Amino acid sequence: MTVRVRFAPSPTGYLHIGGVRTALFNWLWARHTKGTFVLRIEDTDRERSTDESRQAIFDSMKWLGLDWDEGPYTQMERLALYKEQAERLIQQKKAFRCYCTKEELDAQREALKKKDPKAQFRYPGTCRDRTDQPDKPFVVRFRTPSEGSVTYVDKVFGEVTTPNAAQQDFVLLRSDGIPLYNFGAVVDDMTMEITLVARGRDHMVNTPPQLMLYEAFGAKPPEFAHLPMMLAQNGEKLSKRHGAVSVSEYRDQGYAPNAVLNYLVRFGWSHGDQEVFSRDELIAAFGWEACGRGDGKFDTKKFLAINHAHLKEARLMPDDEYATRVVPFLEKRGVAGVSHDAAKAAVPLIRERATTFVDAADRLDFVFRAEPVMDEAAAKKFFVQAAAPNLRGLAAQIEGATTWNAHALEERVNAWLAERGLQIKDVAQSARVALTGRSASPGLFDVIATLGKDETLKRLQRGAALAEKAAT
RNA sequence: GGCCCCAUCGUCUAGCGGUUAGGACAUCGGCCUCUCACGCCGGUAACAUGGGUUCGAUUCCCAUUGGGGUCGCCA
Repeated sequence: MTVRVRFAPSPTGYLHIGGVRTALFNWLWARHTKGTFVLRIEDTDRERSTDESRQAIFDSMKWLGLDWDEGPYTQMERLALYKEQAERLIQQKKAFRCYCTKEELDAQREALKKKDPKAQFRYPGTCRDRTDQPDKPFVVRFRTPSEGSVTYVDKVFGEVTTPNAAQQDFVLLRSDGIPLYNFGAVVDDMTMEITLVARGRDHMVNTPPQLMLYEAFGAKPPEFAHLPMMLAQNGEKLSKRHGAVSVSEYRDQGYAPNAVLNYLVRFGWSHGDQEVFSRDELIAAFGWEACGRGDGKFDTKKFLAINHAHLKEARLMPDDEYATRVVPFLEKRGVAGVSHDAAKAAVPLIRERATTFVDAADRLDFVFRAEPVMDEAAAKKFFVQAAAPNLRGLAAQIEGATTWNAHALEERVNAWLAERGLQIKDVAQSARVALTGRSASPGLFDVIATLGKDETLKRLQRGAALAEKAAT
């Protein structure tokens, strides 16, 4: 049987990083098994669902490269189906119309609680066995057995048993005919022939009622895999107040899509000692047996480190892709008109240094500006009068260079330094500030090689002039 | 409170009866070095507690403690 999995977010906000993890595990399983990944939008909450969120989900999924094979299906376009299936259950007496109002039920529950505080929370209404059909609004409820229990084998947690006494006559259809989560999900998963449902552990309690529905429909249920919770550092549910939680924020902070997936997959899943994975390695290695059960805490530092690891390796982030991704970040900081090729040529300068694309753009800034933005403190420290002749001398060496690569330049300059009884230390910092505007930069000769002869000379002369003007 | 689930360094985790309890991030030293990084070497740091089972438990079982999920005409 071919694997069919799904991701079914509700469009009630940006795509949450926790949601991405759910999507990722499903997607990986689909790709690993050469199965089908279905995208379904569960938009039955009319108050909170918006088209913008729907679009944000699509955008984020695409940015992450979590491509779907089927869908997006939309629940609000399938209302007739839910109604039909609910009717079927009513006919079979597996569900019933309930005319109780919320207020009535609340009052009855209160009364029951007063009598016995330990009373199980079950449907207190009286519509279960009524045969009339008054002309009043009604919801459709499932006739939940009070005896027995439901057992299933979770792909991650193993055997889970829940007594039916803990369940109530849950609502299938609201009075406006819109399905509630459990019903909509089951009807859809059933008709879409989903073979495995992977979702957050917060959904574990929904599994028994859903299993009851499958049984009522006489349908074979899918397998279930629940994922441990991803919590904030302080153990609370991960939310905005703990920092960035939406995918788009990480995109804007300069994270690489594959790094995001890499960090998230290691949350609740492991593959020996391997920490860094390419997309293909993930697909090949993924499996439920290696999933852990304990909840975890989101760690921003590790996330950053994983991103750094991806940006560092050309295997994971080729020069071409790096250039494409970093150019918009250069533009965002006012460095416009950088060609793809120029960016690509400069990428090696910052490979091992930049932790994000924001960081990369910052470190590359000097390459693409007519004049580097000068760090005044660095200029003051290194543009002293004694530095001027060294800068002029270095410029002369660069000017006379015939072989244009970092290694040859370094050899040439070293020969000159030796002749003058100088060391690279004696000129490096003032040259660095002249060339990059900063006291920290990529290697001097790599910078020179990348800037080119004309630009290098211009900047060295400018630095020398500033040094000469410095107070003694 | 009922029901369900979980428990190895600060964090993510490896371990599937016998290990000096391993790796990664973070952290602290050191090396390398034109700065910043990278890289390399090394240090600190964990099996929640109590009972069993066993020749032997981090590992299996049970309690306790702690944490989490959920109890809607939200998803």
